[in-house]
Amino acid sequence: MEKQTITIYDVAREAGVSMATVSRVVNGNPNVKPSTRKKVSEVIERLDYRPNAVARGLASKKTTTVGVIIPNVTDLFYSSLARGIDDIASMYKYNIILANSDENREKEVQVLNTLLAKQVDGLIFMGSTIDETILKELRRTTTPVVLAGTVISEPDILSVNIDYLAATKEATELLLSHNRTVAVVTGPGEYEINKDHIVKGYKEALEEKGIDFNEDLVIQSEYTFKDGDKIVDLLLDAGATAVVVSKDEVAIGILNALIERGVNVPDDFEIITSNNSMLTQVARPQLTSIQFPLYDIGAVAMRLLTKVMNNEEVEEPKVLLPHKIFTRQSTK
Amino acid sequence: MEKQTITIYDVAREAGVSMATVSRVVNGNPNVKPSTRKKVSEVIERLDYRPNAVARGLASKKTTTVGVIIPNVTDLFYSSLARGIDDIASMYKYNIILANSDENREKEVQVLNTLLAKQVDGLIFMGSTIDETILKELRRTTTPVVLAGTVISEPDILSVNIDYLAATKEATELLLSHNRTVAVVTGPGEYEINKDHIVKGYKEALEEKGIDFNEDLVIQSEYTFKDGDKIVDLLLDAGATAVVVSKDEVAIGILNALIERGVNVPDDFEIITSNNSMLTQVARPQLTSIQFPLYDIGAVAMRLLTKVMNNEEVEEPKVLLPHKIFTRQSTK
DNA sequence: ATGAAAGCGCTAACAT
DNA sequence: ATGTTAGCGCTTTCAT
Repeated sequence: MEKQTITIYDVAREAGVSMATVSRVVNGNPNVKPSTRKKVSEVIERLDYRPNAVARGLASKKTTTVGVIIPNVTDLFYSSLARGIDDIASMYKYNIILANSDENREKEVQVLNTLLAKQVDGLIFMGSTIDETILKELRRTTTPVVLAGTVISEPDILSVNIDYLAATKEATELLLSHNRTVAVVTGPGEYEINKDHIVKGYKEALEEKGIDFNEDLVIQSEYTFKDGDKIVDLLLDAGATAVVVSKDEVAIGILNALIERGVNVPDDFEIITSNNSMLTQVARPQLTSIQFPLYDIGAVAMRLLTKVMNNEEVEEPKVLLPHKIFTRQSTK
Repeated sequence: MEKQTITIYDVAREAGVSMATVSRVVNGNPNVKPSTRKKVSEVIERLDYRPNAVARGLASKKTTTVGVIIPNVTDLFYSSLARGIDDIASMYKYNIILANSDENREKEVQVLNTLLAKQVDGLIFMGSTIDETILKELRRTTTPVVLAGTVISEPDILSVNIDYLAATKEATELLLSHNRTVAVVTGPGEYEINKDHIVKGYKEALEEKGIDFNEDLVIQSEYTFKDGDKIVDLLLDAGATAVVVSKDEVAIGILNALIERGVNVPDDFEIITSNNSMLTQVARPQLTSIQFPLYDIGAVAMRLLTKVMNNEEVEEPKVLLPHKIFTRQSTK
């Protein structure tokens, strides 16, 4: 059985006009006499003609699809960005090809190449950092690229992100207002985001208060709630009475471990976490949290991308979105 | 500035062969003399030639991309399926175009049509149910379709799902072993899944125990943890001492409300929830939960789709995946 | 084993 | 306002 496709040519023949005219009405070109537009539209309706986007893409060199490289759709942080991206994309009539990378450098490069082979009109890259190899690949292509939620200092690359430094600093300041010894829990790995943003924000807050920096108060976590026990050991050993945590899962692990040891939160120990996910409201006591506008990062990144794809002027290559702090029960 | 694309023709000229031969080496066709294959490969490398997937798609009528309609990427249930889909898809060299539908009928139809216009080789549809309109659209196209995580009775449509009935029945039985009055909390709306699967499984368990069905023990929720208080009122009024809940968020809302009222879980009240998400481990007491193999639903659905796309034989149009129950602290 | 040539379904000048 | 005609970059017979 062969799929008998109806082409623009069939419509043209049936309507007694040329392909060009059909193409014009399909694309809403104003240069068509209303009566012939009507006639063609009827034939299109009758034959149930659907334009073939692939042919259109080949002829016009525009596919109206953008590639999205995401570490893991299952991670709420990134899926929130993805949702923002898709909403704006469909608003501008684009579709997204989504590809999981697991933040694995090889996969990232491989996926990038198949996306480019598919002639996407633009590309959004997500991931906690970006590696020199991919950067090189990105610079090589003429396809517009925007990074979303990816910390990067290169000035020539468009990106939309959160001001981790400012947020961490503010949270730290808040805790320092009734604690002398405040700790910070960062993510895993040697990423720029940890030391150049989170730890730096933490340090700046200390400095302004004239408090010496103590390395033991900076703890790296693997980003899972199972780390709670271990981290609480370190926290308590270092004499901390408050902590800024960069992931909700970890914060809740810490909270649970604290409660099990009979430490009262917030009276004896204060916690500020960072994702404002449902976990913060489900916890008892509920967790005070920084809120990052995740959806907006995606939305703004996609909006930026549409501008570049349209050769519109882009004022600022680096967009930093503002955060908020939601005060709940884990702080005094 | 024009993007100077290198085509198969450039490679052919440089290598002193025909386009056909280049096409053959690109596609791994064995009918090429090793020496010419080598020569062509070198030119490809040197010119940094990348096949244009759009042109290839037009010529071959295969795009190696599949459309995925998802209610909301931000919903862990569906993003888990999506991850399974993408992993298997990329294993078979497919990419996925992901489109959020919000389970909105109009969006679903609209998205379906743009996906078909983009000539996807196959389609995976997700959503708690499927409506007659879309069903009609799906039947009209010759593009293979598989439903994932969507409850549907039509026998001619391929689908991969969970056996909600069996799972609910088993959970209910477990609770009935030390409770006389067991309730069940379903999802919102008049969906087939609620009454034909969850409630039915619940009823079957009751019947086998010879217990009369009491409508007050079936509670509909909006699927948010904020419902907890309201539901606990109903639960306690109806005299229930145990409940099977079909969403973790709701279960945790119930748990928190119970604790606030001084009801001991599990001594005075038992809970079994259904998604085995991180929430179940983060809660105190930790929640006993049914586990559905979400990733596998996606993976199996995509695998099924590859078979259909390859015109391979499909034994069983409806695949039901097995569940497990993880016993934790919210049951005796 | 290799080449020639005809499309795939559409867009985009260019003509009229 | 409408039609003609080249392509877009590749696959795929069909020859050789």
